[in-house]
Amino acid sequence: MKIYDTLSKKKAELIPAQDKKIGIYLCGPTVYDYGHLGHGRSAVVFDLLRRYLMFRGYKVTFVCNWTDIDDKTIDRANKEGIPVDELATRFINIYKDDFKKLGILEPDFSPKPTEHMEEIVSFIQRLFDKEHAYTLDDGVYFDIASFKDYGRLSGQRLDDLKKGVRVEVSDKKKNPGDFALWKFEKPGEPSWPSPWGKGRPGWHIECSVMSSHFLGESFDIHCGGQDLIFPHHEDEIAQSQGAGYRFARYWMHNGFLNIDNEKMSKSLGNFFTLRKAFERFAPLAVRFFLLSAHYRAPLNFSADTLHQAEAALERYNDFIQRVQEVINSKKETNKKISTIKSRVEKARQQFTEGLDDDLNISRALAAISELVKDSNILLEKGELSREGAEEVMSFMQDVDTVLGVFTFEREMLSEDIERLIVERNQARAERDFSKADEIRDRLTNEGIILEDTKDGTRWKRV
RNA sequence: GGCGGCAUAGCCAAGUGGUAAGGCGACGGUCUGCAAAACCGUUAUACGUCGGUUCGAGUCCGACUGCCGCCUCCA
Repeated sequence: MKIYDTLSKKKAELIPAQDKKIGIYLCGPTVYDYGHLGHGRSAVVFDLLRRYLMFRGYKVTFVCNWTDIDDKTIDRANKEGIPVDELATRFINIYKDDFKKLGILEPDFSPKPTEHMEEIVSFIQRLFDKEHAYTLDDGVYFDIASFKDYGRLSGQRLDDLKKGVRVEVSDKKKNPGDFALWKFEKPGEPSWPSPWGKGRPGWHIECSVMSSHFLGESFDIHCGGQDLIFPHHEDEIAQSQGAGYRFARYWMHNGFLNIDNEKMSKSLGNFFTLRKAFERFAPLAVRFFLLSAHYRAPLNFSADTLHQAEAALERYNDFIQRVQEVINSKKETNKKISTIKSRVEKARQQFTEGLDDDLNISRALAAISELVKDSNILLEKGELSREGAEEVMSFMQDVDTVLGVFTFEREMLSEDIERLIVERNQARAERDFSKADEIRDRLTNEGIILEDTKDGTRWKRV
């Protein structure tokens, strides 16, 4: 499999440090507010990566943190007059719930910086020992000039950074790009002890510490949103490599979710929370939407693009239902020789080739679409045998271990509704179409769509 | 100002130098009591613009235009 590595700026063959074992660290959200579709995209896209690697037979260890202590969680907690940890716990639970609805597999580890304080402190001590850290009156800082590779990930040069950064009057930092490792306690803020004084960690240090804690001093893939490349990931590299670790071997970054072609973000105020999205669209349709564009490309959110995703997904689910009907059918299976088995193999190959190429989802989905179309033709002619249907179904199930968007289990209808369907079919048999249409309209209003086929009436919920 | 990305039909979107996948939508048709679903057909002489390399370019090179992102918290 090839992936695009932000550090080398090219597609590279993914070669794990240990055969068939892959460690992934994803920078998770700061938990001070509801998650929006942009957070959803990052989570979904790297869930796809994880699931695909598992599909390819790798043993994946997936770590995704919650940032539970920083300026934003503190501000928000103060505003609400509650302790920071209470606020964080509340939003972690909300995120977990949203992510579950999106079909995101739970990470193997979901660490929080507040639970790794001793390690954070000793990591900073190590940076002092290696002469990368210095103390000012408000905290401990990393000296970026002491790390020769600073700027390599983001393509920023130290000189340019100096020009770009607005220097605050009272700033005593050696270099404007120097960043806080440890911030000394201010009134009303939670704090932890350290050799330099009570305080709390800077933002970047947590990821350096927790990734190495769970995955080791060198691990395979570090992921996150493109906005984290600078300064967050640049600073993580400086800390971890400054501490003498090899750190991440590959870097992957997802593109933004846009709204009206602008980045969706809290600071711009144009965000759409996941909760709000779920009120209008089924969570799995939202997942499919977030999945349907290449992970590095910008993805524009609109009612239209989401409806397109919804319609495409519905076509797959309808198809799965029809295939299931053939499998369940008591009728004599058609003995006609079908080439469906080799057709499924071709689709499987195209699906894999697509995703092997830096998660080219469009090619993978095209492979499924083409198989669906070819199978529909056989279904139409009644030439899909039960064995053929089972082949197709197992393909759909396999690809869904990666995509996680299809619906295989059907809910049961209430007896009332079932009785209405029987009643309507009686009316149809008696050619009382006005009564039949009346019942159909009534069910449509309840969200049940009926489809009449040769073998009876099929229903689905919208 | 520095760094980076993107420009393919009404919309979303793939595309390894050899002549434009797939999906959504629309229109026409088959099927249906009517629908729905499915299928068939139509829907880009054309890939932001202008040059160049080549037998041949959406695909490589250069210039230009437009949009977006990072450089400050942000997935």
